[in-house]
Amino acid sequence: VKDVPRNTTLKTVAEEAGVSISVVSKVLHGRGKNVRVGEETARHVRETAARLRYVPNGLARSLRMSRTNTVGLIFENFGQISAGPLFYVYLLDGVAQELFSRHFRLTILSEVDHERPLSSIEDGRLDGVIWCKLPGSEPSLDQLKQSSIPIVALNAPDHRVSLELVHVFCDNDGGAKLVVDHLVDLGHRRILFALERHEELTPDAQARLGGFLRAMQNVGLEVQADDVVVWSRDANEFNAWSAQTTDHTAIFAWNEGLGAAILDRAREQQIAVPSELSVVGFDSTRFCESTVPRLTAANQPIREMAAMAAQILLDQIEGKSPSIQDIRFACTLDVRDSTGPAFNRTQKTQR
Amino acid sequence: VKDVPRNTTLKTVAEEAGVSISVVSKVLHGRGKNVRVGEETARHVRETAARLRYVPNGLARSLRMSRTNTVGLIFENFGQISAGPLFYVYLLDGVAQELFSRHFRLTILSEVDHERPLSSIEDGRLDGVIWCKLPGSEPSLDQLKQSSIPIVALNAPDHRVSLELVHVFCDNDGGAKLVVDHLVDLGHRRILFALERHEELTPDAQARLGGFLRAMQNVGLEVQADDVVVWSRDANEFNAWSAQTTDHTAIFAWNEGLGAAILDRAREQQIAVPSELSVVGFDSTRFCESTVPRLTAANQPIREMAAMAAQILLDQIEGKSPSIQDIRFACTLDVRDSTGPAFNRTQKTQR
DNA sequence: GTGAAAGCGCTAACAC
DNA sequence: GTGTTAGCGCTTTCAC
Repeated sequence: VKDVPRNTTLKTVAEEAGVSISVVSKVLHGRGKNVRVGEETARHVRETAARLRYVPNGLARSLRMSRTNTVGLIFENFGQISAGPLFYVYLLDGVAQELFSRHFRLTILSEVDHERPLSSIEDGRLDGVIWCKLPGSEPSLDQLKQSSIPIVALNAPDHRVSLELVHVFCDNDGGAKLVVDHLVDLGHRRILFALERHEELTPDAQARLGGFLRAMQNVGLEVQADDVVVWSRDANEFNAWSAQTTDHTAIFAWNEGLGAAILDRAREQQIAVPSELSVVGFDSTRFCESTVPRLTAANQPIREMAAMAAQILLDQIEGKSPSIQDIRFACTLDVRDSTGPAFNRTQKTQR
Repeated sequence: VKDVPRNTTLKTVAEEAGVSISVVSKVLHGRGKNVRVGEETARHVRETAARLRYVPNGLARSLRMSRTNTVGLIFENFGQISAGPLFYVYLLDGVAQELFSRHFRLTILSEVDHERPLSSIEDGRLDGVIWCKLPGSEPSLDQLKQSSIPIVALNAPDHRVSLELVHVFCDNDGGAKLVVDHLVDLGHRRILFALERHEELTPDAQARLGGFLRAMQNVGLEVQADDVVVWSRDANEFNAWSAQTTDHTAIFAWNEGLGAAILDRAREQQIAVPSELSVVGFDSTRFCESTVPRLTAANQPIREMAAMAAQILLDQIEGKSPSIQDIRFACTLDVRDSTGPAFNRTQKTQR
């Protein structure tokens, strides 16, 4: 007993115009060569449709055509996007830019069933998916390869999985090398690499750690066990760490957020950056301009990377896939105010 | 002749399990009391479904149930989100937070046909819509009131439309008053109000201008014609403006983005803020912490507002609408480093 | 308990 | 040129 005035459908228009449903369909959305419809009829149909404020039902159409013109962005913990660093905002922007310019809609998925990832993806509502931070340790990754819609991963490829899934990522190795070389040039010899709890196993974090290790080796510096730590997001562990005697003169944080947190903690402890301690981050969005002091960081062109991921995905969806496999973007180094000459150890112990 | 291995559907599962489609449907998604299915059968069906990796088709289901569990966020010019102030990021965050916690999906619409707004909205793919910056001057606003799905506007209500559409907004008037009173307390008497080109007619901009005028009147200060300007996003007009002799000692920018741009231009012109000129903005996200100097601004709790808008919308969608009409949030003032005592005019002319 | 069948709104192949 | 029809995959009433 619902007297909700049913939306006007093709049928309504057809009846009102005194023609068949299929004619209306052809007139309104007809493509191809079999749209032979009388000039007169067509006008009349269009008129009635407009008068009735006819809006085609996208669900029905998509169901029929198996095409939704919607791309999903898998973005777990999206709810935090405004809190920390700007990295994910840039990423979102890049994806959106490309999608919208090609008239696709963007749906954000903030949760996936990691046991059965396809259940969130293959339900027909998406034409393709961009996955940020695709976990490399996923036990269910094989399933993804069998997805019926294309998937593009926007993070470093994990050697455990990699192939068969397109990855767009940055040269973490190169970026880490830029950082290490920069610090070494400044006279630093003992550098702490800081990972972030809950993120320490993500492919990019691991890749940066690997890059750090290789870069250190490359310049002939030995890395010891206590040169790598896993701290919480707000770097609370910094206090205890800085209290103990250590000859580290610089910290390389895995991303800009952690780098900024370290700057905050250092300030609280009245440790001057960069004169007493140098700090470097990774990503280098505008966020690094707002820290005190401004954070030196390796830059990955995430906006362009995200746009590229979207572009590859759309091309695949539209069938004109140039069979791109993986794409690696180069990193650069943005030197700001948080790095300086290595602090002389003798002075430091005086503190 | 497509040998694409059709997704497994209810039918597939039914055949494989040797039961009817409707039984499978009931077992897998059955709600209500008429789900009487044999214990044994149920287990068997569930088993086969799992084995076949069955994923229900969301489109078909939505089409049938007229329910998509997806909310649209109308957000024109989304592509710029990472560029300017953080206001829109906070907004997005607030909406997302509420939506995701209630297991709704978020679809971003970056373009609407302003002639026929409903065509983007009523196509069945959305259960409801949050509209940021709903233009009050929209000629087609009447149409919106006839929408078959609920709409919540996330901006100041325009007197030309207002009612019949739920609005969530901040007390622009009160915010403007806080700003003016703050400046007047500091001794400022002549204040410039700066609008932004292309945004000057948005309801919030107008409301702030109105608030500014009233607040000035309230403290007995006269506002002259050249006290209100419309500048471009990067405030290029500042240079010409500051070159001419004026006795303005403070600028009230309509939002944080323009406020920041003004700070940049002032710095270029070597005009010291706040000693020679005070600048205030509006919105007051973390963005204001990153300007030089840090920007004093009226704060609107946009994240909470956005979450509230989403909450109201979802309640409406789920039919438990407590018939809320409009909601106005209070503003506060975040005094930072861009405001100071009024600059003495005599000194200024010496510059 | 289980199954047949109608129908959500649309498209496209095929008759006429 | 126009109309009929068969689905797309699902839910739900109603027989049995």
